[in-house]
Order: sequence, then structure tokens, then C-alpha cells
Amino acid sequence: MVAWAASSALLAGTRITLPLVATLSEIARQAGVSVSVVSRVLTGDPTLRTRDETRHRVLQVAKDLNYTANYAGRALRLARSKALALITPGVSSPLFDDLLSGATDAAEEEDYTLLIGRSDRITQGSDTLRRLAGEGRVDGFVLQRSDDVSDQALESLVANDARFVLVTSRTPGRRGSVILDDVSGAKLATEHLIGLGHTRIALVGGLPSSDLGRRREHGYALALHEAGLRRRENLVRRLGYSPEMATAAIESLVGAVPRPTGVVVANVNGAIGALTALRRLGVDVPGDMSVVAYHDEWVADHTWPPLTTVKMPYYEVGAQAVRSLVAQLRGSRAEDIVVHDPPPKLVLRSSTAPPPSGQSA
Amino acid sequence: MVAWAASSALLAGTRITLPLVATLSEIARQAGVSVSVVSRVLTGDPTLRTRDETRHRVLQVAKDLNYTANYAGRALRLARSKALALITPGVSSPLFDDLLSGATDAAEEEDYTLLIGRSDRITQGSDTLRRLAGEGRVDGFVLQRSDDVSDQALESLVANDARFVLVTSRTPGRRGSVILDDVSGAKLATEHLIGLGHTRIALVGGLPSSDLGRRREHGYALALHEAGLRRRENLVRRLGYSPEMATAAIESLVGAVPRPTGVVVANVNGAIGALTALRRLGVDVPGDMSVVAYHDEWVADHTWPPLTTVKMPYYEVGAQAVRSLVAQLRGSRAEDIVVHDPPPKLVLRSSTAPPPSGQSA
DNA sequence: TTGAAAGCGCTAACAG
DNA sequence: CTGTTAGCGCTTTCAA
Repeated sequence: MVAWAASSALLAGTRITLPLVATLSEIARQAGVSVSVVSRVLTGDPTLRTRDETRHRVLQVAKDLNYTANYAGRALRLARSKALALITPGVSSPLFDDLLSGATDAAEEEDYTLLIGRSDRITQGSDTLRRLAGEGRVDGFVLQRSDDVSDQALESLVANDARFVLVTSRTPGRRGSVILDDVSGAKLATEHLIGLGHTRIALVGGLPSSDLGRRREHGYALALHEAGLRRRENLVRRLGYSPEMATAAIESLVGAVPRPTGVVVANVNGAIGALTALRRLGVDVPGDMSVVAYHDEWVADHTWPPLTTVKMPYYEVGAQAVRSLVAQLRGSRAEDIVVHDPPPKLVLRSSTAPPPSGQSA
Repeated sequence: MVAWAASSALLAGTRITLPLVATLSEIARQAGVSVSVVSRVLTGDPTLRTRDETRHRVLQVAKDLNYTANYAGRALRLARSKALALITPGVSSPLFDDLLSGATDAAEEEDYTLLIGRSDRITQGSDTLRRLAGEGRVDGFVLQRSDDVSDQALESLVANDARFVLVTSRTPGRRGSVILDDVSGAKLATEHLIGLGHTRIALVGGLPSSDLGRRREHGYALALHEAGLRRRENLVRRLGYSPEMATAAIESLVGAVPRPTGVVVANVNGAIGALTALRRLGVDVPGDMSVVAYHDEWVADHTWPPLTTVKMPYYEVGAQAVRSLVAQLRGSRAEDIVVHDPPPKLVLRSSTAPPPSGQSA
């Protein structure tokens, strides 16, 4: 508080003032010691042998002046910023909120500052990433690719650069990622429908170019296989995760013969679009068709009908990602991590039910 | 690309490599000039008189080495980071997405880097803001208060500190804010219902402690007044903006006698909760009751029925806020700005209709 | 147990 | 037209 009081006289005409900041040398002066002692006391240098008396004096003065280390000075000296950036295609999803919380908490533990950037700005505006890093503003990146960037594009960006950890998606040629257990999650969603007696189960999936979409599709196929059900290619759509894409997928799916009685949508937002499309087409949910979504978020409680979902551990993905990144920056070998804990969890609401009578296997 | 090639030999055992960065003096060496010339060429110093030939040589070398200025050095020298932080209660809303886009674009224009922070982390975790600024990581803040922090708490945090601009909300004792034209927006929403013939119109508002809630309520009252309609206190609820609060508000509103035929909800998320509550109570929307929401977002297309909303210029608020902040940092007097352009816009969907027959005025 | 000093990369005042 | 130099705040080696 004290250090933030200000010299408002300098800014006549403005009631608004600017802050004062304490420096090491100011502390040194007031404590009657040298800057190097102050530095070592404040950074807790274990090799420092000092009288308790001086140590306390330094700490006291620092506290009185409300000292915070200037990061430009420190970063310049140490050649690292102690900041990380989380780059994401879209910030505006509750899913991202979880990821962000995990990343923020882990960053705090590791004593890093976390910035957030958006990948739409980044792939467009050429080299924002390189600028951020080149400027030394951040030491590394947690990168959530958007679904429409190709593996090649991603790899050329990320290369074999230790400062990147990929999140939710990975790319064949490169280590350093943390992802969800997509196959278990999608399998759980599919098994839920199977358990209700459905046999003709459709999949509204992501783009086939994405590893993430492929894993979810694999979970779906696995569940069908283990239940001894036939996987029909004409019940699978791979258009992407947006509500609009799901709408299109549903429209074509409703015309399939025989019509599916249940559909797993590989993303909540898509499922919301699916619900809208089905309502418009006069298909009752869950009477005529059951819908289960991969991912959970609060709107699922407010759709009509409320959406049954599979909740995935996004928080942990965020946390693991920054821990993994920090480890990489320290020189550890890059890892590819799948988050299994907590496991996918079915959140039962009202969009799923047994198939219409006479339609079960 | 070249400068990012790396000395992978240093990291035996790891395929992943670290980058190399060019410095001014390296450029100077290769171009055969002094660092100061390089610096002045690259920063575009207008007072610099130099031969075109040397200028081009410098630029060429800089390009070859893929030079980006190290911000630690620059920040240390200039005593400012050229970074701004946008602090928000919740990142996971499409509304915030717009605000963020505006802020990002404006920051880019002003040549600032924009960080995002979350205010829940901040009010809890004591002095994250002060740390960010004290460390010199950012020069200023765009601060979106959460609805539950009091004016006093806010003022004590922000004091008369030129490095803050408040956004969407303001506080009596302090200049430096940019807000929406809440009264026009809420008025427009209310007028829409009036135009349809409604006379008993309820308001599901925000907390009465917030200036923002009061402005929206004022717009509502104004519309009623201008239409010569009585404003009934028993049709106003002030619980907050979450779906849960709106649900509670709706439940008590449905019991009011005479029951309102229309309701304006001062926030989309609340309106989504309201729709759910009305459905559960067996009140048909819009047959028995019309619902119009303040703010627009994509889910409004996917609720049942699709939600009529008033779209507000959030992008511009974000953009104005950073421009205003940058001006303040340059020493301009703090301003209080209301964004009038573009004006609030009614987005007609299906949650509003004339009141049930015989219920009109 | 403490201090002096160098240097991280940059800008800007001043000197040639 | 271009170079020299000081110094921003910090950490760290070396010397005392």
C-alpha cells in the first residue's frame, strides 16, 4: 500500500496518479548493506551466510517499501521471463474455463505467470507466437490447436521446439503433449446408449483430419464392437464440432435407412445444434432419438431436453500441460501424456432413453 | 526460420531443441556498424540521418537473423513493458469473446501486448494485480469487475491510479471507465414487448448494488414511463445474472397477481435459466409469456424457443477501453465513456409474441 | 559475513 | 552520417 502512494503533484490537473516502485539499491541504501546482499536475502540464496540481524533488517525494509522484483531486470539477467502462454482457438467455452483453471493453478505452483493468447489471431497474423517468444516475453507455450489446422502446419510451427506442449491434440511427428482419454470417453457415451438397448447408433464426429476426432471415433467403434454390434459407415458423420456442422450431420442422418435411434455427438456445442435440428425436423428427443454428448458444460442443464453428457477431466489436462512444459523447459525429455484421472463420467440428464418400442435389437 | 534453428548438440538425448536469438550487437557486427545505428534504424528513429545503403544493410541483416527486440532489455531501459492486462471475472462467455476481440485489436494497433487475467483469482489471491504491475510485467489494466464486489472494495483497489480503466461498470468516486449504453439497451428490450402489446412487463435484473444493474433497470423503467405504463415494484427482481438466480426470480414472478405476460431478463445467461424455469412450470413461451434478453450470443439460436435478444456493442467497449487506457498511460486525463456506436440492436427470434388474447391493455 | 563489479539487451544523449 | 557511452534493475562470481 505504502509504496503505491504517489507523487500526485507531478500530475497537476489529474487526480489520477502513478505509482512508485522500490528497487534493490533503494533497499540496500536504507538497510545499510550492499545490493548483492539484498538480492541474495530476497531470493533466498541458500549459500548465503549472513547475520540474522542483517537478514531481518533487509527483509523489514523490503516489506516496508513493498518491494516486488522488477521482472525486466530479472528476465534480462536470467534470460528467461518466467511466463508461459496458453494459446487456444477460442476462449469462450466453459471447457476452456476448466483447462484454464488447471493451467493457472499449476503455473502458480511452479511460480510462472500465465498469459492467454488466441490461436485464430496467431495463425492469421503469421508469427505472433515467434514474436512472443522471440521478444522473451514468454518461455514456453501450451498450444491447443484448432481443429482445422493440419498436422503439417502444426509441425512446421512447433518443429522440435522444447518450448511447446500440445494440448488435447497431438501430432504424429512430435513428442510433448497432454490429451484426454478420448477413446474411453467416447466409448462410455456409446455404451450408455447400448445399455439402454440401442443398436443403431450414429456418430456425429469431428473432422477426420484431427487425431482427436479419430480417437473419439475409435472409442465409439470399440463400444459397438465389444457389444457385438455392427458399425455402419452410413451412420458416421465427420463434419466438425460446431453447432452448424452438427445440424447438417443430423439432417442427413435422419434420412438414413434404417434410421438410427441414438446418436453420440463428439462435442457439447455440436450436441446443442443437434437438438435444435432434431426439433426442427420433428424428431422427438429422447422419444424417437436419444442424444448423448461428449463433454459437459452448464448449458447442458438448460437445453431442451437437458442433455446427457460425458464429463472429461479438462482441469487436469491444463494442469498437466503446464507441469509438463515446465519440465521440458528445465531440460527433461518431452512426454506424451494421456490424462486418465479422474475418469470420464456420465452425467445423466434427459436426452437419452430406451429406443422406441419395436426398434430394439 | 533461420534464427530458430538450434544447437541440438548441446542437448544430447533430446530431439527437442532450444532457439537462438539475435541481438542488436550481433546485427551491428554483421552489418559492420554500431549498435546505436542498428537500434535507431530498427525503431525507425525519425531524427536519424543515415545513408540509405547502411540502412538497407542493417535491415537486411536483421531480417536474415530474424531479429525480434528482446523485451526485457527494452522494458528495462524504457521502464515500461508495453503490455496491458485485461482482468475479467469469467473468461468463458461469448460476450467476453467480443470484448476480448476488441481489446486485442486495439492493443495491436497501439502496439501493446495483451494479457488476460481472471478476477476471481485476483480478489482471492490478494495482490496478483499489484504483483503484475509491481513486477513491471504490465503497464496498465482493463478491469471488468465481477458483480459481487462492492464499490468500496473496487475503489480501494483501483484508487486514483492511472493504470486502470474500468469496463462495463463504473464506480462513483473515480474517473476512467468505458461502459455500454445500458439504459438504451434495456429500454429497447422493454419497448419491444410494449410494441407487441404487453402491459404487465417484469424485469429480472442484476444485483441492486451494481451500477450496471441500476442502469438497465432505469432503461426498463424509462420505456414503461414513456409508454404511459405503470411500473410495478412487485414485477421487479434483483437477484443477479446467473441462470440459477433467474430461475428463482421467474418462480416468484409466475406467482405474482396479476401475472406478467412478458419479462425482460437483463442478461442472456439469466434468460436461458428463465426459459428452463418457465418450461418446468408449464408456462408456454411465448404463448403465455414472452421473454427478451439483454445481450446476444450464439446459444440464443439453440434454446427452446430461440431467444429474442438485444445485441450490445461489446467489441467496441473492449477496443475503447484499451485506447482509453493507453491514453491515460500517456498522461491524458481519465475519461468516462459510454459506447453509443453501434447502437443496441434487437435480434428477433421466437421467444416473444403478443400477450395472450384478452390480456392486452 | 559482506561488498565490488560485470554484464544481460536495449535506448538515447552526446561527441565526433 | 555514425560511434561511444551510460545506465535501466537484477544476479552472480570473485575478492575481501
